[in-house]
Amino acid sequence: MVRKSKKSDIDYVSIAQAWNATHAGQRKPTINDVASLAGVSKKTVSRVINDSPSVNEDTRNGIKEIIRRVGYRPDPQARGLAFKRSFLVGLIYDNPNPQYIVNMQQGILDGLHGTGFELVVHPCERNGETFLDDARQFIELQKLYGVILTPSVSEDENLAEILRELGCAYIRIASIALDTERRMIVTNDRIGSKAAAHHLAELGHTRFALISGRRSFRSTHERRYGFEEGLAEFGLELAPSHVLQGDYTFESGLMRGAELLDLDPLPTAVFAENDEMAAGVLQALQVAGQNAPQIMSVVGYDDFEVATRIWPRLTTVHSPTREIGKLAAQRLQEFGVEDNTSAGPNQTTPYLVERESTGRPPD
Amino acid sequence: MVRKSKKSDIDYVSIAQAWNATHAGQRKPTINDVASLAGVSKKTVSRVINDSPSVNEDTRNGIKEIIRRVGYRPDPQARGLAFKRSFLVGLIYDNPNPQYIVNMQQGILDGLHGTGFELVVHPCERNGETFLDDARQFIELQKLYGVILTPSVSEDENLAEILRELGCAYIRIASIALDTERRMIVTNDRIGSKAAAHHLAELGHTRFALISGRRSFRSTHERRYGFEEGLAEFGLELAPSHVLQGDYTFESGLMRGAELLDLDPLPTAVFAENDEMAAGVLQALQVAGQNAPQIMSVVGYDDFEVATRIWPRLTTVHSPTREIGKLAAQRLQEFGVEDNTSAGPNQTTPYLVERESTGRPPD
DNA sequence: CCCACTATTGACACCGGTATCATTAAGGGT
DNA sequence: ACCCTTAATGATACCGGTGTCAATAGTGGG
Repeated sequence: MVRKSKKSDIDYVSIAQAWNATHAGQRKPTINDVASLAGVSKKTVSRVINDSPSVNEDTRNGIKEIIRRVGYRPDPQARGLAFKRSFLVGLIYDNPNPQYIVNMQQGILDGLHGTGFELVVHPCERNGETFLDDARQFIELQKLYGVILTPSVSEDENLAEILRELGCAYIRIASIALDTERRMIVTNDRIGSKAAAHHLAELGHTRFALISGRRSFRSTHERRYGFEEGLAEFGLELAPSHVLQGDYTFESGLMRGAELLDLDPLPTAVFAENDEMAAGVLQALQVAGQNAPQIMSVVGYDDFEVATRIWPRLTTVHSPTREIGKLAAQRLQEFGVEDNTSAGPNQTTPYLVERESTGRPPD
Repeated sequence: MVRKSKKSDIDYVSIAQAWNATHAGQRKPTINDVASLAGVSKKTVSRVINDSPSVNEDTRNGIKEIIRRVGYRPDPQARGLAFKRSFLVGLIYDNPNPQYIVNMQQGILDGLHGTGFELVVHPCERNGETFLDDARQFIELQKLYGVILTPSVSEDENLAEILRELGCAYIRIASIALDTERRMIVTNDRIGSKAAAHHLAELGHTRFALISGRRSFRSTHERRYGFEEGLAEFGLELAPSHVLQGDYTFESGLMRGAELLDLDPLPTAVFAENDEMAAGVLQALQVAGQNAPQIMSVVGYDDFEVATRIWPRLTTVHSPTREIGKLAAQRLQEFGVEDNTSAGPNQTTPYLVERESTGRPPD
């Protein structure tokens, strides 16, 4: 198939240099400029841009050379218009924790870096009346290439249905599998809170309390199940009376934390379903003149920065948020490819980080 | 100028309803659909979309009615292509504090909500070799409508120059004015740290220490000047030996905090140039078995969440980050308008929030 | 009643890409 | 030498909007 082509004799480098000299910095080169410089039609240049097969090797190399020399970059807007799809990835979230969002966002950007995709952030209120309409409008109008969903919007079946209907690729990040494998990143919260339970059991604790998160979040239930499972493996259990309802905010941790001291029997260890609430519990103990872990051990979940800012520093379950974001971004890009057997992992494993907020129970 | 037009007799409502019935949910209506339904050219519809004058009132109302009924929304991509400008606003930042970024982002989204603009986030490393090239590429390729710059990238003159060269609207958020009025949001850090100094002076403190931020940030110097000015107004001063160099991270606060106890004379009050470092100082004191504010008072700057998570809670200077973001987004949109005398404020004023980390000096 | 003038509108090209389908040329088989 | 197949490429329409400029139709003045 070695077909000697006259094309290879053309000096693309000089051609490009000449162009640069003439048009230096005047305007961005377009596909037409590249095409006429290369002496081909714009369609052929388009084929090269899109790595389409059936372009002669010499032609392809020459065009690539010119593209490089004149610094041509296809206009995403024009491409998107013809493609009927933009090169934007949306992050739709309703999680109120800033730390979570920044980590997630950063991870997604890691995964998107150098691919030509840009990230558009879109917070929303899942309870709002216009939630679904707004989301649909956003996705449809921007013709998003793909969407990444974090809890708890990731748990919304109606939204997923809309995305499917619009033919928009999406990745749902959630504590358990809710969709087909390629569309999920599973964070396995149950494993994480089981580790928390094991840690406390191994320290010798026997009386536990739990501060739960917002009921509408899947993680709230997963974390509780995991914790209870973990205790059960040590023959221990969590008294229903010792489960206090929080809502993942610091303030709720503060309030429930104060109530902990009134429980009978007094728990020696508390598992708060996230760090914010755990920080609230610790502050409540401080305010009451008590110290963790002397009076009771406290474990959180997330391992966000707050865990190391407070004193005692928080023993907590680390979930690799940034890695999750990166994974999500990478997997999103595999949707275009037919051969997605090469897909990376779609699970992450949380693990316990021991700090000073846990210790042996008081005698 | 009341010119009775036959147009007003046309029943646009039924026309639109008929269309809906026929095409229900099949595809998004385009400008061509609207034009043919209204019996006008697409150019006239375009005029209506863009609030262009010289469209007959009846025609305009009829077209608007149809647009509403069929749920037409102009495609931002197509519009952008013709307009040679997208409807995307970029947020370029290198500030490593997640809390700052989320607040800022949220504020910008507040200001952008309902305007049809979307936010594209773009972190970067100002020290990186490719910083300027990357930024230019991003702005040029996406044909950004406007850009919002936060410290310290907002302080980069080269970047501002590129933006001007590309004809891209931008707003710089910084502690002092660095550009024309319409392009700045000034946060007046000097005022904030002056308030911190006054607070400590009024409590009776006389020996101070300062943990400074990263030298490359303008705020680092502004906050120090403000603090010193504030002290001077009370006839007090900050010994150069008591200025410790930090870098705005918690870890640096932790390290410098430990060194505070070795200073001679021992300071009775410390001003850390941000909350993260202040939290580090407080933790260092805790670790050393000392308590704030008994041994020394600590003041921070920013009033991020960490300030209330730690114990004692941090007295700090509140800067309205979210409002700043909103302001920036709003002002950015005034760039298109010729009459920008209506521009909102371009300054914000920080203020002190007293909590438990400050008190009277020890005897 | 004619004319310059203004308000309103549309035809057509264009923004910078991609899709479809036709066309051309080279290679293989007989 | 002839026909068929495949590789390579281009002509043209099209994506959904906007800009330019010409065309049309009332309006007020002389």
